[in-house]
Amino acid sequence: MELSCKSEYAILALLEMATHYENGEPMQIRQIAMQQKIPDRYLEQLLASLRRGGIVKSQRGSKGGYFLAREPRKISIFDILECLEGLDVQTSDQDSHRTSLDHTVVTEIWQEARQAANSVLQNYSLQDLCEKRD
Amino acid sequence: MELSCKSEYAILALLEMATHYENGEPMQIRQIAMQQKIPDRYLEQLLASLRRGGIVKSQRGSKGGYFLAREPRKISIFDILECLEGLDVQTSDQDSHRTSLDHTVVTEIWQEARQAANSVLQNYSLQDLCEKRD
DNA sequence: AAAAACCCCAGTGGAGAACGGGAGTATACT
DNA sequence: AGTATACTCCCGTTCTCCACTGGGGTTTTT
Repeated sequence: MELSCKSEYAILALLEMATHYENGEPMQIRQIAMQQKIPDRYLEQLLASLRRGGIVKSQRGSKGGYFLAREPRKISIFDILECLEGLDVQTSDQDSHRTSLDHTVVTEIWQEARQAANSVLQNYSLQDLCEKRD
Repeated sequence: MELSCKSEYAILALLEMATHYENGEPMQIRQIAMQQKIPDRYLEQLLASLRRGGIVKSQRGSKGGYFLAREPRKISIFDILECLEGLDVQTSDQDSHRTSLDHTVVTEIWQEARQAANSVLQNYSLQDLCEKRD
């Protein structure tokens, strides 16, 4: 139930990129890391994940960097977490054989709770967070 | 956003205890562990936490074991998680000095999402889960 | 060609998950 | 009564995963 360090860093970084989204130029890892106080080598890995997940795009070489793959309004907080926290591992074969009824019930309740949280996170875009901040 | 192994074990164990709540006799760690397929040495530690949190009580010695401290209807899933996952560490001094606006906004959204999930979990008692199972 | 950025892979340190040994305590048996 | 037995209880140890670091290599601009 904790917001992982990983996810918080990612959201902060993307928030920074959303803020400078208008001018169209890519932002460098170090630049983001310094302003948001994030270890830059670690942020590098997170941005790589976000790139593979289609949240950001990258530009290599000098004057390169990262930029959002689409408008801040079209990136929800849920999208970000889903991309980073590994796609929810669906009930594997392993689960189905040890399916005690109890286990099933607990899982269902948890899914419901998570769905409630996800609904909230789906309704907030990077744009929304920027506006809320100002 | 994952249901920790820890919490799942605890809920399953308590569910087992709720099922046998009526006869009033304590249940042994091994008994619970075997039926719910939980590593018994680990369950021992979890039950210790639940005891300190006032969810269960224990009876030492032969014919001893654990039993619920109150009726299954009066124990919510939220109670269990709150007891195990460590009380929510309040915004420490550390946070307040690095309070970038961004950080604050992210935290607020997260709290809102968590609150949504907690509301769901507060509305389910052990009793409810037992009935849902049958 | 040199510089500035991204990119990939491999390692370190600490926290949580799981294990083991033995001490403390209550019941049961003789 | 006294000893064996069956439990909880407490301490430290191992193992695995995550946050983080480091050393290169690759691509683009100047």
